[in-house]
Amino acid sequence: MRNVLIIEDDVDIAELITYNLQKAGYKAHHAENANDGLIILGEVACDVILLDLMLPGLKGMEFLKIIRNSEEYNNIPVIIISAKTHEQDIISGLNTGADDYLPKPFSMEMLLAKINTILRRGASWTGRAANVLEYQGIKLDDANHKVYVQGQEIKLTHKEYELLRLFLSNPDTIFSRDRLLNSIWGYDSQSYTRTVDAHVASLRKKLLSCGDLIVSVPKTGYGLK
Amino acid sequence: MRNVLIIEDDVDIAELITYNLQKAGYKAHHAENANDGLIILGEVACDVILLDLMLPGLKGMEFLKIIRNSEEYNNIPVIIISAKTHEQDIISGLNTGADDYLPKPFSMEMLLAKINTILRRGASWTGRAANVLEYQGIKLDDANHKVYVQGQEIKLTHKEYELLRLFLSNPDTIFSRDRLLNSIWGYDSQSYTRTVDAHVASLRKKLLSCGDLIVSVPKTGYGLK
DNA sequence: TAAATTTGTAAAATAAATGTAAAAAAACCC
DNA sequence: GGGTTTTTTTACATTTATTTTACAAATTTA
Repeated sequence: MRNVLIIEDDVDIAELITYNLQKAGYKAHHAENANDGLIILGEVACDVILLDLMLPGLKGMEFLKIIRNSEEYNNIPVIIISAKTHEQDIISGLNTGADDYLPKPFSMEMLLAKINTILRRGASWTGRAANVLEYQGIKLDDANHKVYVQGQEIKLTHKEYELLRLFLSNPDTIFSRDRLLNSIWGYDSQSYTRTVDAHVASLRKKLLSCGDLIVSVPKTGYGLK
Repeated sequence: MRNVLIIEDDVDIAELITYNLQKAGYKAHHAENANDGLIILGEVACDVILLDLMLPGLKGMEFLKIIRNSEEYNNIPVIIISAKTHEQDIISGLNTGADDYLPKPFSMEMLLAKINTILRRGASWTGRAANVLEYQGIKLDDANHKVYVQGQEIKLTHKEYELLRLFLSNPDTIFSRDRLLNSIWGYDSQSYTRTVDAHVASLRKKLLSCGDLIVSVPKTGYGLK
């Protein structure tokens, strides 16, 4: 499941976007200002950012500059959504590092087309959405959707694959079960289930000798050692 | 120096673009129709394509589909420049595989901002076409539009042929149903159908013993083993 | 250390995706 | 227009994946 961060102070618009993104199979995260956006970025591995320019506090363009100067986040595509529709606004947004610019008002169809277009390209970019993730003896080739352990290909189910990809993308992070349910399952609630545990267990088993690179931190969650 | 291919039948516009691109440090190549565009692509390693939609002969959208289905050119970003400015035109252009859409008339500043934005995202790639694709026991002769399995010719329908060609051109890639619908059918939406499955099924059957070289990756798509 | 809680594990139950064949619709071709 | 082929849809069978359950093992807490 792809994560989309929406930074937009107008709650109605954000909700409308959220609703439509969910319908299209994305997981939406909403921040009402740029600072909250940065916090979410630290918590969720986002694939695209939708950025409103006129925000309370830290302005959209400032946020964009921060992102683009950040080692960690500079590869995340940003689509500006803004009521500023003058040509100069668009050009300056693009030149500051946005990947696209969507003038308000816009249709959901158009928004989805732009998000899809950008994510389609995303596969060939570097960085967070890297093609090949490697960690110890584990190799995950995202373009070809293949996983190797010590050079040997292994077969994973979709959920196992997404789990592993998330872990490999953030090798230093311990993910709470809630957060995993959020990022991968798209669940909102913190309903208690053993689903995550079951999937981690079968992922571990399939990773053979590398299985115990996935550690459980009691009362906290799972992550890579 | 970056190479930009302009496919545009209006010579005045093409010259204006060429002049401005040169001033900005690009090398511009101009084709007045899509067929000439393909020829230039074979000669020059292009980094971006500017594509007018209303062309004499082979239409812009057809050209775009060819590019996107081609092994050697499918990574080249395409910016559509067109007088068709309806929302539906833009959406369908993006969904067919364009990276951006610039309605005419546009300023040179805007064009340059869009080109720069797209090139910032990483390098394109060039290669050489193969007329005959081979994989395990399957041979596809594109020039003569014939397919052989273990030396024996088999008859495929058009859609089956296109599917097979796409798979053979990218033997390591798993294609999502969406992407196949996009590339081969030219469909816009992620509307749920079983069309792809049905065609893959009949393709498999016709490939006889080689049929199960086409694997399904659940929740992901189809590709070659 | 004992009780309570959390995690590991395997298997059963449920849900979802894919395979398949055939009917319906659309496109093609004299 | 009528017959043919191709494409799409449908319905159902089969396979595969996911979630839940139950209990064992480990860990934390008091």
